Amino acid sequence: MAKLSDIAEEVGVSNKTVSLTLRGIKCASPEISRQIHAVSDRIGYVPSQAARDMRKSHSDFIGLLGNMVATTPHTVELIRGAQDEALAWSRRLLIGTIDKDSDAEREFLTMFKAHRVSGVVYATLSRQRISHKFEVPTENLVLANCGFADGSGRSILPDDEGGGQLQAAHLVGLGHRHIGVISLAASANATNLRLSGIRSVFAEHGIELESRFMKEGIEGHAETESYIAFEIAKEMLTAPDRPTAIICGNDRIALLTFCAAAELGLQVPSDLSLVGFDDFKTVTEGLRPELTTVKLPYYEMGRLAVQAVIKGATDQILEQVVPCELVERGSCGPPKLN
Amino acid sequence: MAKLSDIAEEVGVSNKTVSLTLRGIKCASPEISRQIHAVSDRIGYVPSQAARDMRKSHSDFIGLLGNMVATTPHTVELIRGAQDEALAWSRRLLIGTIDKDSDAEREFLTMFKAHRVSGVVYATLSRQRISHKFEVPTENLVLANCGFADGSGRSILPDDEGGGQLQAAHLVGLGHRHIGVISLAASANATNLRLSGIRSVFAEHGIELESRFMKEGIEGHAETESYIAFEIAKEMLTAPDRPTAIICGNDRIALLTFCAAAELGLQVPSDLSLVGFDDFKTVTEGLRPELTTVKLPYYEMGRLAVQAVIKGATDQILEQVVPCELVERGSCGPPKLN
DNA sequence: TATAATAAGGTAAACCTTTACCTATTGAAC
DNA sequence: GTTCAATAGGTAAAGGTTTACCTTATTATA
Repeated sequence: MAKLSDIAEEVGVSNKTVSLTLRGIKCASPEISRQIHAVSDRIGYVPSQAARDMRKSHSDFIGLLGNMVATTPHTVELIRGAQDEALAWSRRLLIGTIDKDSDAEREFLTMFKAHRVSGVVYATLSRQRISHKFEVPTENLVLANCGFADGSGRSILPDDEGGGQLQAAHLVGLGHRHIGVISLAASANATNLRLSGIRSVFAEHGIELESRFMKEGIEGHAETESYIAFEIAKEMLTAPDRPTAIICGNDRIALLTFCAAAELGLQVPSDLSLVGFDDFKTVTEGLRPELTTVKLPYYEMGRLAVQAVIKGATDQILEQVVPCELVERGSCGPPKLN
Repeated sequence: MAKLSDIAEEVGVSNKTVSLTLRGIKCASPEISRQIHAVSDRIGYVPSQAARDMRKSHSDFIGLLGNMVATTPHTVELIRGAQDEALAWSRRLLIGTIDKDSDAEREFLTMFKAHRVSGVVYATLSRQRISHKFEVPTENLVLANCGFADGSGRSILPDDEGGGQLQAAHLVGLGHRHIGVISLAASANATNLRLSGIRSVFAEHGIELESRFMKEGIEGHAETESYIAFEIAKEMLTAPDRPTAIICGNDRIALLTFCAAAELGLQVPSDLSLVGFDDFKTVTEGLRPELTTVKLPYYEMGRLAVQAVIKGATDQILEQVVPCELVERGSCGPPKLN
């Protein structure tokens, strides 16, 4: 493979001149400079990253370790955000994805260390508290969508409470006063935050949240979780004095609720308004009517996590909260007047 | 950062002895060996990959360039497959994702080259023919889910024709004789292949595919594509002598068809059987009843693409076809007897 | 005109690991 | 007692880039 000294030799200058010139640092006469570029282009020279990294004793890599289930596209959003930010700072991303807390985690962290990464982003797909310690000591670590249970470390977290507020405020704004909630599993970290957001909006408008209209749509958790939202929704929608709108813990719950409504002959949004969470496009844009939802800022979290790694631990901000965004589509409307 | 010679110095041996010992090559006496490991563990030594790569003049990296839309989880499946295979061969993956054929492609390929990757996998999310040439010459290139328009190069492709056969055979096996098709856009490469699979099964059983029950569910393509399956399905399902089952070009079309059926008061599967394509879990497992579909082998394609890169261009196989798999869930049943 | 500053370039070490090629000692086989 | 082979280890170069520190020639300034 072509190397720097090949060019130096052909043009008849020193390595230094070639090195500086190719990096755009003025150093040679216009004529020499032209020749260097010409030869470089002709032989398709690309400097060896290994040699560069070695010389500098560190690399431009940032490690991205994703503990990610392969059933949602959010992973890709987060990676894209991280990548875009990394590229903007001329950094590269070293990506590892793992399924569980297996050996793979240690292996990837060791690999990151071997590459002398300047920092590591550890991302999880669902908001969680991490209690295990990393086996490989990792400096300049930023957690995305998760945080250490003891509150230490730097984290980028979505504003789940604000997201809940958005869901509730949208429905309240349309005139709904009788609203049901089918949430994520109570064990999920996001659940209480969102609920608290919903409650704060309800309280502001004097709306009561009846416990019979506030259920979990998921049973068990992590490995064993299963969706029961379909049955829950049918129950809720056949109850006397049923809600005119339902706030869902995620888009999948919304989809199941949609199915339940369809089976009961209820039209969305005229008979029932539905608001989801996640903005999982295949569902939100795949339904008819399309689903109004609150978008989780995965792209932004990826971006900010990398940014935090690059800026280093100098800033005092330990926890950065990223706002969610309401995406209005067709699944919400004013309640029918009885 | 700790280096090899730190250990050598402390134990009082040469670099060579440490290097070989840590790599598990017998070379030192048991006592020396023990000491080396002890010191290494204590200081948390991890060899510099840059120095290794430089010494060997090539890296263990394989580049994975994904031209991937961030709306499906298949990307992650493909990456996981690629990663698992890479790890099994002690290779690492250098991942880049791009949205369009932009500058990013050139940048990533240059980066791959800078890292002296041993090969590159170029993956697209929907099966396509690539006509553009890569600006950065890339040796040992394997295409996943795509192929060069001129038939050159090595490719890993899904068996779309076989997938179409699986869809059709399943419905025919259940007794359906009156089957509709809502396909992908005709411009998509997979469309004709799947259709040809469907036709071959139909022909075998003397089933006619009426053109009024064979429509595209997507209009336009790539950037401008939009789903019209909802309207198409409603039309098809309200036509006289409507089909008892519909074969869908993907799970999203199946979802829209499901919505259309629901709106018309048709129950799945008793009134209408539905088979999708992709196995997009949030849809297939999110619907009630769950969706029977044909699973695209993204994990396997990722695995095989990396395997092909590792094995090098020695084998004569230019195009490797990976079978699809029927995943039976609840959306298909025998046709109602009229 | 002498001096300082700038431009245009060179030299060689450093970054860390691996490995080809040695040396020395021990034990066994003849 | 010599020779061979194996064991345990060392030495130093190579791999490609960057950069601190020089040198020389040219131009500008006092």
